[in-house]
Amino acid sequence: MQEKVLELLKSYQLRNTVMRRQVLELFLKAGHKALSSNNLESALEKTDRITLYRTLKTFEQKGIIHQAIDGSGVTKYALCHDQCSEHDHVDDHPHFHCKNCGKTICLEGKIQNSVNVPSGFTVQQRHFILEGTCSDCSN
Amino acid sequence: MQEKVLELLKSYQLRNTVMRRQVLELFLKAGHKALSSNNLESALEKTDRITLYRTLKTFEQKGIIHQAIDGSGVTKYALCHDQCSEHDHVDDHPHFHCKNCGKTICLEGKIQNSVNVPSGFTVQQRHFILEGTCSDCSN
DNA sequence: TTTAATAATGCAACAATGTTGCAAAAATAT
DNA sequence: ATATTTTTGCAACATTGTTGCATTATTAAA
Repeated sequence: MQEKVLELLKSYQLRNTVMRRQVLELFLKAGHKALSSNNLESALEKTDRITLYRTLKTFEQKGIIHQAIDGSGVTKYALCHDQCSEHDHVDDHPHFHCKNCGKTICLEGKIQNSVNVPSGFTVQQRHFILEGTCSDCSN
Repeated sequence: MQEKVLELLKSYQLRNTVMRRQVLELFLKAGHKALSSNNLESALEKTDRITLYRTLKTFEQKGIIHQAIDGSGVTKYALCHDQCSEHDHVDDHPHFHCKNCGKTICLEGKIQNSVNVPSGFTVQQRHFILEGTCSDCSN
C-alpha cells in the first residue's frame, strides 16, 4: 500500500509529504467508504486541521478524491474509482448514508434517472442519496 | 396571506408569535423555493438567530416545512406541498440547486429510480439532487 | 378581565466546521 | 550543497448550529 501511495503522489505531481501519505493511505484503506475531515483527524498521528483541509482540497482538485454528498451537512470524501481528472469529475454513482452510525459509502452503478426541469434550467450534475440503515447497524 | 398564516398556526396547534408569523409568511411567499436560516434572517425584521433555529425545528417536526437537501452543506427548508405529518414526511421530489446563485427549488414529480443496495442495507429515504444553472442565471 | 399555567423568547456561552494571511520548514531541482 | 518552490503550522477569524436558564408573551381558567 505504501508503494501505491507514492505512485499516486508521483502520477499526480504532488510532493511527497507526511500528511499526504497518511491521508492517501487512509482513503485507500477506506475503499468505498467516505471519510469526513473529522474521521481523518482521529485516525491521523500528525494532525493539523488546516493542513488537512488543504490536503483534501488539493486531492479533490487533482481528481484523486470526490465529495460524497450524503445530505448530512458534513463534507465527506471518497476515492475516485471512476476516471476523474483535474477538470472532469465523474462521480456518477449513488451514495448510501446510514442514519444510525452516520457512515457513507459509494454504491456501484450509475445514476439513471432523468428528471424534467423547468425551461431555462440546465443540469450539470446529479446526486442520488439513499438514506437508511447499513448492514452493521441492522443487527 | 395573513389569514393563511393564522390558520396554519392554529391547525398545527402552535402559538401565535411574531417570529412564527413572519417565518411562515416568508415560506408562503417563497413557494417552491427553499430558504436557509441566513436567507430568512436577512428578510426578517425581528431577528434572533436562536429563536429562528428553534422555529424552523418546530415547523419541521410538525410537518409544515421539510429540509431541502441540495448538497451545498447549508440547511435549507421549503414548505411541504405534499401531505406531511408530524411523524411522516413525504418529500419524495427532486431538488434543483443552482451553482451560480445558490438557489434551491423543489421540483415537481416523484423520485422514481430504484438502486440496488448491498444485502443487509435498508433504504428509508431517497434524495435526488440536480445541480446546474437556473433560468435566472442562464441569461 | 384579571390571574394562573404553560410555552416561547432572548441572552450568554459554547461547539463544530471551515477559511485566510504569513512566516518557518520541508521537498524538489540545480 | 544550495536555491527555488511548495507545503506546513500558527494565529485569528467567520459561519452555522446548540444548550441552559431567567424573562417575557400567549393562552386557558376563574
